[in-house]
Amino acid sequence: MKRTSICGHEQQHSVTAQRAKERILGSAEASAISTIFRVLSDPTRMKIVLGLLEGDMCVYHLTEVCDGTQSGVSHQLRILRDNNIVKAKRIGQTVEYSLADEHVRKLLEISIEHLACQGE
Amino acid sequence: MKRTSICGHEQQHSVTAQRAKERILGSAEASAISTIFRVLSDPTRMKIVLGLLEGDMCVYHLTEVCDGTQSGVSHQLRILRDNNIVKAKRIGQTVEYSLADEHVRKLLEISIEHLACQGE
DNA sequence: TGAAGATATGAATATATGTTCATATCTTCA
DNA sequence: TGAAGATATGAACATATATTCATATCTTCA
Repeated sequence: MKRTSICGHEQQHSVTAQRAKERILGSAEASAISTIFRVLSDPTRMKIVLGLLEGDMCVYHLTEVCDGTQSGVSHQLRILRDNNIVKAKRIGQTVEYSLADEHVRKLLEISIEHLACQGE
Repeated sequence: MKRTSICGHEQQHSVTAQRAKERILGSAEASAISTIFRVLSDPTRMKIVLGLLEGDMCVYHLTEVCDGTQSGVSHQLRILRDNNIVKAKRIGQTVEYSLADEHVRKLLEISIEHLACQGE
């Protein structure tokens, strides 16, 4: 596709594209960030983190909150742990989970806001 | 799984779980939020929005920024549009894309911060 | 030590989804 | 009007992934 005709903002777009390419191409940033979003892209995992937004909980209660199976929730918790979204702390027989850091909390809050503004 | 033995925070966890269940079970919130994250969970789409973070661009330049194909990028743009992550504006033959709102920008910024803090 | 509770893991399967190829639509301009 | 540029769409295929079932690990307590 050879480009001759243009959109009237060609100059501006070219500059932007150049900047964007330098930042994005060859960098691992896009991949790393999209991974964070992929981890939070499953409804079960989202229920877990929304649940933890209310406070720390052990697996049994998280299973109730998700209306899921013990195995299913445990699998998803592993993915959340491996990606630094939640932290685990063993207390006797049970394991207490919590959100890893404030960024997770903020991501959720902003997403909720974004949803609320959809109709505008 | 009948629960008899507990973790020492049983009382607290029960209260939290109750609150979380009221908020999450039967609500469409978890599903809606996870959808936002799913849309941003693909590397190609992430390159597109990171590109648009630098400024508005038309499809041709976005294709360059992603190092992708015209068709592939167009398909992903459709998904981003359908989910209110980007906006499209036709200018003559070309279509100029931009981020839909400030929430998207914030989501990306916080994710980048989260990544930067990983090692701590 | 051994039984029971609580959580984690492995394998298998069914489903969702990104990419590609071919083609269609829409716009400009001669 | 028709040709060419720019973008969008549909179908097909290959891959990724959530869920389930069975089982393993780890902890407490009698």
